Amino acid sequence: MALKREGFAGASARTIAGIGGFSQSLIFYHFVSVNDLLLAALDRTSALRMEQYRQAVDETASLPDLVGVAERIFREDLDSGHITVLSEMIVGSSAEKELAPKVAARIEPWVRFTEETVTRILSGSPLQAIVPARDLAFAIVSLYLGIELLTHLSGDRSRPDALFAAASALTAGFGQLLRPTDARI
Amino acid sequence: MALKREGFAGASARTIAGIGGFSQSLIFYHFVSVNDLLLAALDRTSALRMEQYRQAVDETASLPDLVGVAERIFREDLDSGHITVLSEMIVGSSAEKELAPKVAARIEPWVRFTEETVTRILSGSPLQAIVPARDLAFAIVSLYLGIELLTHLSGDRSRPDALFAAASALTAGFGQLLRPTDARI
Amino acid sequence: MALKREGFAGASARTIAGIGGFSQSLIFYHFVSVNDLLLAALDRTSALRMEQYRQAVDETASLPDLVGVAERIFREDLDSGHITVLSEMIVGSSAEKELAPKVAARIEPWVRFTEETVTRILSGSPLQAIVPARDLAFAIVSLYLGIELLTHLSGDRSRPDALFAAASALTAGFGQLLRPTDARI
Amino acid sequence: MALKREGFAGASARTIAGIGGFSQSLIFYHFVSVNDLLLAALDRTSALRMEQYRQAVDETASLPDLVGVAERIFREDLDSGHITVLSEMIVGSSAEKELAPKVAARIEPWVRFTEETVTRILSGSPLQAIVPARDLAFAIVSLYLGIELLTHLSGDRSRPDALFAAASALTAGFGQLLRPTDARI
DNA sequence: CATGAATGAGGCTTCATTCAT
DNA sequence: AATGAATGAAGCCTCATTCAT
Repeated sequence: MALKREGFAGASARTIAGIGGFSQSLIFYHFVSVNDLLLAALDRTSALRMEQYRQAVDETASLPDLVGVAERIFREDLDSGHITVLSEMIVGSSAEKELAPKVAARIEPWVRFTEETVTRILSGSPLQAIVPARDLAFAIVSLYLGIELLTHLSGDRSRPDALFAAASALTAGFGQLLRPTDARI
Repeated sequence: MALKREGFAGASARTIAGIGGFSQSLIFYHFVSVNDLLLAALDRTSALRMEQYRQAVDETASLPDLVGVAERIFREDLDSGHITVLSEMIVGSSAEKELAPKVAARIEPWVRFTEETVTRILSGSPLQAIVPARDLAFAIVSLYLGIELLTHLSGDRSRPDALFAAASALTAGFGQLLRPTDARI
Repeated sequence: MALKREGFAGASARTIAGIGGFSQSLIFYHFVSVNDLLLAALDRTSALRMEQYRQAVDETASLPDLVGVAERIFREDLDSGHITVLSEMIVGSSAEKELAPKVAARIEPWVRFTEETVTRILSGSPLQAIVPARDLAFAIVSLYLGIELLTHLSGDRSRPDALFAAASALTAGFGQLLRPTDARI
Repeated sequence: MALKREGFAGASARTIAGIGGFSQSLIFYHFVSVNDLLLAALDRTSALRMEQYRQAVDETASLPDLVGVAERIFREDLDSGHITVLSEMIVGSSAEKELAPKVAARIEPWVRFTEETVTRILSGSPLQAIVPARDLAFAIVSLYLGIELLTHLSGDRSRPDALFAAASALTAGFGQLLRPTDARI
């Protein structure tokens, strides 16, 4: 397989083939189109990342823990370029309409995963009653995507760092509101 | 001037000139490059949107009000394609490195504007003490961008609708925590 | 064998193999080149068609009969795409010089067959004295090819229909000039 | 303008640009697509040929004359490649469906022109009563196309030569049937 | 016998930009 | 001040064919 480099960003058949050192035609031999190659690459990295996310998140019990894990994961994603690939395909979809539903379908698992996690962590908390896990998940994924995009753009990592720090403080401070193991019981 | 249509998205010199009904060369005559034309267009719509945002937000006194205004503005942006233009340039920046700082600079005013608004609205509230307005502003802009992107992608507006509804409920419920005019003190 | 579908027209190795459900390489394994495969397919359908033509024409005794048979055969050819294949190879030959003589050789039997038939039908008629059967045969094959091409192009079958009707009328009207069993002599 | 060479046959953007000594892009600058370039070239040569045909045919009064003119014109067409271009586009249309109606429309004038000429020449003859000029015209154009194709394929000009000779003999022999200046008047 | 993988050449088309006028 | 013409580079994709297995 040839998608080990994922070095793309301005991914074109020529560029990819150039990096990989093989003929452009090979792309169309294995994947019908460049878009399909990109989608396949997205599937690959997504599967990988999902596995890693799941492991990291499974060890998590509280909201502050979760924020900590999210911060670590965020950094890894930023470095690995995983989200870059994704966000490029999201925006690329606006040019190629037929790509949109396929990319959208590939984001869905992330929203579901986030929803499950949120449900588990907030289970029993008062917040759960006010904000549906589904909406919270959508917000979190959107936020994550937006942060990546803006951080990648400006190259300034101090902002997400500060934001995660603030989130830590917030979740620590409001802990009693969110945790189900409240003293009230 | 010819940038009244802003109909771009797959904006190329040819397309833009075609829509505007003038020669492609004119673009390079007035704006040195296509990127510069795009940046100029972004400046134009941004100035317009900023003015409208400011008016809408100025009439706002509480957080729930703000959420309502944000929802309305979000819908307008989605329809007008303003954010689409912006997000395309953000992602386009990853291909053309020299574009990145210029686009980043154009997002800055929005972060600042959001920070000012957040500062005003949260002034005196306990939340203000925990989460710096600057970080909150960055989060809000990121979130806004992410929501736009995902909504534009899936075409499903029910999700942001639900999210704004949840935000309304949340801000209403936690109102006393956020409002500075707290009698308890 | 796999050339039962002859569904080609934009026949490429990939397409043919795709339709047949086998590997592209098989084509080059069995037939040295795509052109040879095409020629082989042409041979196959030609042999089939020739047999059918022969049977249909053998039952024919007069020129009006022959016109009727020709009309039926024409419709079948148009529907089956047999002539389409042939005409594509004829034109394809102009791009690949080495193909030309091979295709030309495959048209020869049709001219000969037509010549034999014409000779038989016109035998003894005054027309035979004026127009050599060989030339008439060439004209008929050319005409047939041209009609197929134009009809296939426009998709309008009313024209060949009208033409065959006119040919019927003509052969009926001039019957006595063409029939050898003319008592007047 | 750049279509003076018409040197194409296996006409591709690369080939054409190569022959013309200019960039491929120029083709798409002036003509939207290769097909359009081909259609434009066809229009050009067709207009030229039509003019020449018209002049040659206008001087013609009888059917034998017409056959003579047709023979001369046929040779010129064969040499100039005009019909080659046309026939290639006819067959090319079977691969690109959207091309078909455009090519068909460009053949129409030839059928009409032939019909007019046939009508004029046969006016008052008994043949006119039996075979509609329209059908005869369609047959003549088809025949002409077929002959060109087969002659171009085999490279053997003796066949069309013999055919035209036979046609001369036929029209001379059956002259009294076809000429309106019949003794009956 | 058969095939999956690979490829160079070529196909059409769009792009941002330059340049002469 | 403006533009029509031109272009090199790049984009995606298909083709007939080869080759190792």
